[in-house]
Formats: sequence, C-alpha cells, structure tokens
Amino acid sequence: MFAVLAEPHRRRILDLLLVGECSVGDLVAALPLAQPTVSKHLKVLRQAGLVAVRSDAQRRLYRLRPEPLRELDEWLEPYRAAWATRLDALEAHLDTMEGP
Amino acid sequence: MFAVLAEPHRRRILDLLLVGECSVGDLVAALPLAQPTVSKHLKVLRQAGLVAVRSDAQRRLYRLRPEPLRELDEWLEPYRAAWATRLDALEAHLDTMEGP
DNA sequence: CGGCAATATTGCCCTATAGCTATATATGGC
DNA sequence: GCCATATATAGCTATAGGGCAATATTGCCG
Repeated sequence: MFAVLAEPHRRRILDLLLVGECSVGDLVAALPLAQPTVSKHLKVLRQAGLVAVRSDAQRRLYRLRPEPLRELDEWLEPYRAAWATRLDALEAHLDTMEGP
Repeated sequence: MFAVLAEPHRRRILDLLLVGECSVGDLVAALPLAQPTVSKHLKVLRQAGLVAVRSDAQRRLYRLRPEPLRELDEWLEPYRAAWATRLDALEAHLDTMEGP
C-alpha cells in the first residue's frame, strides 16, 4: 500500500479521482505521461483496490475507492498517539542540548 | 515521505522505536539485515526527520520523532472524508452489476 | 465487415535503491 | 598510545519498477 502511494503520479491520479470519475484520456491529458504509462499506473491502483472501473462505450471510467486507505489510517494510529503527547517539543529541546 | 515509509524494514524500525529508544545494535539484532544496511536506513529516517539520535559512549541511541507523520495524516484527510460518506458499499454494489 | 477511437498489453531501456563486504571513524578502558 | 567495541561510510552488484514506442484488444459506427 505504501509502495503504491510512493509514486507521485499515482497520488496525483487519486487526487483527480477525488473530484470525480475520469476516463483514461482525461487522466492522460492531466498528467505529463504517455497513455500506456497511465494505464500501467491504473493497473497498479486497481490491484491495490484504490480505484474501480466502469465501461462507457470504448471509454473506461475510473473512480476512487478510498476504503483501502483505512489501512494507512490504522497504521498511523499508534504514531498519532505518540505525537499527541506533546513530548515532541521537549525532545526537540533535548536535541539542541546535544551540541556537536 | 511515502517513499521513505514504503520500505518495510524502515517501518519495522519505527515500530521498534515506538516502544522506546534503541541503539543501532538493538535494531540490527531485531532485523534480518547487516549492520551497515540498518545504518543506511537510519540515515534515510534521520533525513526524513522521523528519528533523532543521541550519543551514549560509543553507542548511538535512536528515538522516534513522529511529527513528520502529520503530513501523512493531512494527506489522508480528503480521502477520510470520501470513505466517511458510506458510498463505498453502494459503489461496490454497482461494481457487481458490471458483469463481465 | 471495415475502419476508427479508446484503452490495454508487450517488450524494451534506464535509473534508483536495497543489500552486501570492506574500510573508516569515533569512544572508552587498559 | 593501543586495542576493542560500536557505528558510519564507501564501493559495488543486482533487481524492481517507471518511462516510452509499438502492437494487440475492444467496442462503436457506417
């Protein structure tokens, strides 16, 4: 999941789909990539369950499926707890006390 | 940030640091990796601001700095909104209506 | 059925990076 | 100062994967 999202163009695609359904052509137009490259990214996103496809004549309309991102949210949970305890500021202070 | 977290061993390191401070040796013992490899990952984590170091004699004690993960949390925000609207179930249903 | 439009697949190159060994750089104890 | 311990850096290899052009596939329309 992290690996899938590590690709900036794929995150951009998700951003675009956040607004609404897009055809492959729409995405190609919005990205600095060749069509086959976009199709490849879409395949990865499909396999990760992050997008779903629908056929409209020759076009394929992709839409967002945010559910798998819950996994990310859950992974974050313990860290959220960690930064909630405002020890960060204290730790930053301690760091400055470690002169070179 | 996503790229940094895409590496499973690095996430494992963060998990270990979530419990508490660790020396490099501790981490090497806990991971199926050679010491230089662990040091390399720690360097990446340091540059991402996800860990901080402290010297204790020859040892370097690493601890977690969860703050940069807020960035991830913020990125998730709009998607969280998307899955909160329980359209997911509906969309899944629509998908099944697209028989091959 | 022939042709066109939209997308997917294939095959290729090329770079980024995770892993290793070998070596360098501290730091403490004798 | 010298050896041992702990970590970092350098240099190398191998592989994963992102990019493209070329081709196959799919579905519409005349």
